[in-house]
Amino acid sequence: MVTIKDVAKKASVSIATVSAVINNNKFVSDELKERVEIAIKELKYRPNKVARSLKNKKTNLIGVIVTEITNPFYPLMLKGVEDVAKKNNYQLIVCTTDDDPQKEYDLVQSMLDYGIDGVVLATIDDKESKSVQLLEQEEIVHVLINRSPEVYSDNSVLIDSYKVGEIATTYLIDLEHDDIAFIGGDRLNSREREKGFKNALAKHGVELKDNRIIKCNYDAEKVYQNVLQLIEQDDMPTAFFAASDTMAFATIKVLLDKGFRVPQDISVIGSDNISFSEDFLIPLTTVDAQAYEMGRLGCETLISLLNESENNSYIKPYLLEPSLVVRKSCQKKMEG
Amino acid sequence: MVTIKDVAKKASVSIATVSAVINNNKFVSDELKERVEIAIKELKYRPNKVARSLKNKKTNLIGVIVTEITNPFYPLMLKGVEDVAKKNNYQLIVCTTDDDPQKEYDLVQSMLDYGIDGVVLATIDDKESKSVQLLEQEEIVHVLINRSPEVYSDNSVLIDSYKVGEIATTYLIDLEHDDIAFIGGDRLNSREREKGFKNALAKHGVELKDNRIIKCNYDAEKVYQNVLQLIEQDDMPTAFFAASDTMAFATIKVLLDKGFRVPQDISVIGSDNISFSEDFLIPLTTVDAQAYEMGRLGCETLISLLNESENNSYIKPYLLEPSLVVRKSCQKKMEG
DNA sequence: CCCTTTCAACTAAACGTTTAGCTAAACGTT
DNA sequence: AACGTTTAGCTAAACGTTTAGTTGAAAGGG
Repeated sequence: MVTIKDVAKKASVSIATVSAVINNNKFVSDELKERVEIAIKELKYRPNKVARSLKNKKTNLIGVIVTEITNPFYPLMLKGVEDVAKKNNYQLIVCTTDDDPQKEYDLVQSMLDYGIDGVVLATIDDKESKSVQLLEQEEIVHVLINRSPEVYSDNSVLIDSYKVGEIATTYLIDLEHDDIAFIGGDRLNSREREKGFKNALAKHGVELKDNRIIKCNYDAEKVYQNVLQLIEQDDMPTAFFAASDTMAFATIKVLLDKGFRVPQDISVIGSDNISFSEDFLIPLTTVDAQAYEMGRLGCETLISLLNESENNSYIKPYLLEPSLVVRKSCQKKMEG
Repeated sequence: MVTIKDVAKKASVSIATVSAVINNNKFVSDELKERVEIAIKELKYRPNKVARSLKNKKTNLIGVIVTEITNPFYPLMLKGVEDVAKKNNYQLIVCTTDDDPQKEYDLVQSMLDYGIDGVVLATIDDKESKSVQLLEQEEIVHVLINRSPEVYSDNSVLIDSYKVGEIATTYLIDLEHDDIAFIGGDRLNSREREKGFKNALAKHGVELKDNRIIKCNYDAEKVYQNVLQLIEQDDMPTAFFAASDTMAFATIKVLLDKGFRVPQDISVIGSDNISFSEDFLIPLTTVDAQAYEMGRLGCETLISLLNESENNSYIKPYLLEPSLVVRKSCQKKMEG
């Protein structure tokens, strides 16, 4: 390995001078500067980031923690994070939690050990997230995207899930549906979508039948079972609103399996707009949750926080606007 | 930040003793060991990996370079890599190249700067890859997965793409198709699939018509245009074999758009078996290219290479077996 | 011509570890 | 009792940087 020492020797200058040239942060005469630059080239010297990190307490590493990587929603978000990280000369340490708070906590710990400069957390939304507490107490710059603990609001980039619920539900109501079921989970994003759903129903005077709130926690198998149960009881709503596209997929699959036509017999609207909903068996009507944009903005605010350093700064939470994406899984309610 | 010094002071021992306790690599009397452990707990000390890396020249960081992250093939591979990395206490630095050799080279350089211990490269297959050369010359342990430069064979985990071509084509021939088109690109994986395709045709005495090799380089738009051209010339094969699922998707979409039925009028088989092919508009029949397994095995061999350290060792290339996945995009050729 | 100021370039300490090599206590042998 | 051997635990150097503080030559002022 060629070190700064070798360069210094070759250029017949001191280590400090080489450092000054590399970092361009002190005046160095043209003559020496040139000698140093030549030496660097000839030796193919590249500064050792590990040593530099040790001295500077800055690794230029950003930790990114996502729930899953096989659900296309997250890769899209990751892409957003990566694009801005790359532009700012950060590298990403990426890992997944499978939505397990303990794993998440351990990962945050591990990242701290690696000396990451900041972290983009796209995962848990527990009432009081241990991970977030840890980050706070260790004073590690962080921004939460997609989800956040209920109490937490600073430095986060979220989708306005309440509005997602409203938009989807209102769309269904506009299509004259009057018996709509909600398929969701426990997480904040889902709870908010549920609130938006209920509110839109109330606002338009649409009744919410008894067993129309179905909690499946993003588990496709559960969705399948729950909808199947409805089918077997012969108690079907005319439309479903799912709090995620993957749950909408699962819903459509049971319906199709059991001989219903989507959207002719039953409409289904999702939310998220993952890349694949466009090409799903039935192209999915859904509400776009801006995964890429959350990643992009999330990383951007992280980096601006990182740059202000001591400013101890607060950036107001972003709440992104969802938007309706009409495709083919919904249609006007049939007569009778 | 609490350092090893603080622990040493608190436990009234030397730094060296604390280090010995942490690393458990020297005998320390039970008494001192306990004192040290208590101090560590009370101070919540965690060793600084950056410092450790500097001394040890080992970061416990693995670089992973993939082409894209929004194509579900790669996340699946990543998942394989991550699962074994996690188990072995490595963290992953992940980035994407968009299939640009220059970007890839720069990324490899960057990762070297970060001191990664090894890299899993899942990307380019140039005749002579600068990136691979760089890794070789810097003596960084690396394994190539999914693709490799033509000349390169060591330490790689590849899918047997020739066989992919054979399997897909033979399946189509078994369905009595006698005019089959191939949709592919320039990359080795595609070239091998093409060879397998041609060989299977020859072996079964099926004629290959003139304009039946369509090069689209994984670009959905190009696929669309090329197939469209065929349609407009009214010169249609009875089946398509695409060298990737995404190209198969694009093919199916034009066909559907132009009023063909898949598979009733025309059969399409893909290759890769990305997660979504199962739920595509027409559930895609395809040949599984074992993305997860390549990632898993790739990382596993990387880590075993890392552990042997000085052994300068060579691990024979893995060539994974592809397997046919029958779904709904192919059927027996219609009479006439 | 001497004294002060300026500043390019240098020396050395520091970042938080690991580890080679040393010290001295404890023990066994004769 | 004297000596050698063993070894628990220590000291200090090293990893490759950055940077505070120092040096000394040149420039400027009186």
